[in-house]
Amino acid sequence: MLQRLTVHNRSSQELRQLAHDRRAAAASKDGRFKALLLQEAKLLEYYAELRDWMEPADGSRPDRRSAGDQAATEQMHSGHADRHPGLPGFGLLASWLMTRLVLSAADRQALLAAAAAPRQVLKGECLIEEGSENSSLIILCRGMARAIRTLADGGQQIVAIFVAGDMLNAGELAFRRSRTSISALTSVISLSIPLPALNRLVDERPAIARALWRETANHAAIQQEWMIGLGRRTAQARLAHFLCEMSCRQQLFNPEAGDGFDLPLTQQDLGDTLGLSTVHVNRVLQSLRADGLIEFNRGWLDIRDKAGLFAIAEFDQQYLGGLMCLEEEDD
Amino acid sequence: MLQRLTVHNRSSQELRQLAHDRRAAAASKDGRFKALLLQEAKLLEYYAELRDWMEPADGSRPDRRSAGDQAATEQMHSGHADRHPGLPGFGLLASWLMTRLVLSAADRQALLAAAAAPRQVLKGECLIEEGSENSSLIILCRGMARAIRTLADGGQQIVAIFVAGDMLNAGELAFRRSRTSISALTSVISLSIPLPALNRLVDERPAIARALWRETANHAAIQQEWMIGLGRRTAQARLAHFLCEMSCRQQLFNPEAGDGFDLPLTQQDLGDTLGLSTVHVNRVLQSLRADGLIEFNRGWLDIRDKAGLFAIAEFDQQYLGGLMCLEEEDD
DNA sequence: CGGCCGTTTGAGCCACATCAACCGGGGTGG
DNA sequence: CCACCCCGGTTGATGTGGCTCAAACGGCCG
Repeated sequence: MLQRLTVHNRSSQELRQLAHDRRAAAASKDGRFKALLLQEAKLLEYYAELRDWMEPADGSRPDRRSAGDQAATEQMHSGHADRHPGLPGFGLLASWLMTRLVLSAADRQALLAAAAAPRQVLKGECLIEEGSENSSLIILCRGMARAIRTLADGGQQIVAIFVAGDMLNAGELAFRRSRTSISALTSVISLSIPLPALNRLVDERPAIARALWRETANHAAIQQEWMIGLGRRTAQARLAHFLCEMSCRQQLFNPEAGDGFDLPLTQQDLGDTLGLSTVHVNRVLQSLRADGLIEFNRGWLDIRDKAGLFAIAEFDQQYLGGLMCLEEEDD
Repeated sequence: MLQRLTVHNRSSQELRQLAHDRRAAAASKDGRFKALLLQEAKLLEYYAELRDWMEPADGSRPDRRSAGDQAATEQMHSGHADRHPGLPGFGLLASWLMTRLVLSAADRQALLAAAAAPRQVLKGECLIEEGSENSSLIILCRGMARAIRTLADGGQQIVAIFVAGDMLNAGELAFRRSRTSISALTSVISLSIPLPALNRLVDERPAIARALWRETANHAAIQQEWMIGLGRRTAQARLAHFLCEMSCRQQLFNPEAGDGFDLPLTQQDLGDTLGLSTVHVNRVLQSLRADGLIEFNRGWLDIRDKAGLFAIAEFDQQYLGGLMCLEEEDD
């Protein structure tokens, strides 16, 4: 906790040193305290990595490339990344910003430079409270989160699930106060960009304004698909569609991943997402399982028959990862 | 039809003259042909009005004012407007652009100057086809429209209802092709801004980029509310909520209006919006009527007990007409 | 070991869908 | 001018997908 106050003056070297100290200290402790120290170390290392990406482009990175995809995949494996095997590093996020949000190196760097220190939020804790004032844009770097609305009668509706790379509140920023509360589904690392800085960026860099617009539009497209499910699809199709969507989004961010992935949702959560009762979710899940389409156990989803699942979901992934026409690909 | 080819070179005077000619011609005809000529006249007059608003600000209009609302109401009654009593004129749209989208006079003028000639679309006809390429931003100047998605089994889901002042596809522009088809619920006048021009505007005028973002976010907020209804609200509450929303949106655009307004939706439409069957919509409608909350006949909705309706809908209008923090109201 | 959380299973019920018919008005064509 | 028809609204009967309530189960953590 203490170091959070001073951390933003440090260079990436110093940060890595601090992380190293934490790890050393952890060695002599054990139990909860050890875990805490290790977590701090991880966060510090993450921050160090971010620091490197914030510095002005040094030309050694193949930043300005027309075929975004390829550049992204290459970058991902070069230079800074992969300090934490198994956990995608910051490079993944950086390339994501470029391909999905179509930011140039300079724009991306400007965006990251405006960010405050990354924050870790533990599983189950709140990133944004319903009704709180919007004071910064929040980008999810790692982990998953959900946006929830609670009704008077105690009913809950999950209105969005966020994966790494998503902006949690690009749309909410149009309002003074947040309309949903957003909590972490896993332990999460987030980056926040204070509103004044963001406003400046939007004024000076059209690409960033476009990125925010685009992100809001993407979110709206997903919401629309959910609406259609809630309104007109049967419980089976609805659930299947949702699972397809999550699978695709996961793969969009990290193309490495196979057909199985982390889906840290309880059946309760699924019910609140799909407008179903927990009990019914259970039964539908079982029927999908029985048909050999999926396997779903303690937060890990395995898609056994992708084609089959897509079929009963009538899933068409066009609406994700929009190939867009906001850009200057014309004339 | 013929004049559409030449119309964009004409001054507002000439346009008014043309409209006058049409009316004169109409006098000697009758039946369908007369109606057609009168419609053309109306459109030409509308265009003339738009022309006036496109010209560089002449200083005589109280354009830069902090208290947006009041400026808007005043403007509405001065100068150009009110050529068509009963039908709100173009001034209403212009002021709407300023208050809701927070555009300065210069920005608004730039936006309007980029627009093509306004187009009239008849009731029931299509403004945007599902799957068509997005080639321009479309603003609804007058009338109402709905966005619809059709599923494989023939089921329909209405995913948005647009009222005057809304941008029909601010969000869709993030994708190459439109995901919904949008058709006119009433006879409609629309303004479209070609994508190349729009891209230029976004690059040069941050306020316009912000406006598009804001509009997309507003739309998303409405969608979210629908989602909650579809997922967790009872049929009564869902319908009531929808009616409240439409009432508020109507009043936001035209504060004159009372508690009754045009709602050109069939019960079929309501069903497709709310995820209910036509039959059930009918019954719920009757129960609301029986409770003295509303009156709804041939496309005209009268809210008899606003408080009561709001109550059973758990309606909170915050999410409309967002008071926003994207702006420079801070330091 | 005991409590807790998430899952599973069963029984009964209700909100809403579906099917089918009838009604009433306004536009169309003869 | 009337006969007709089509569309939207209304009504009733019947079916069902998904909800609710209740209880048991299994793994995990203290």
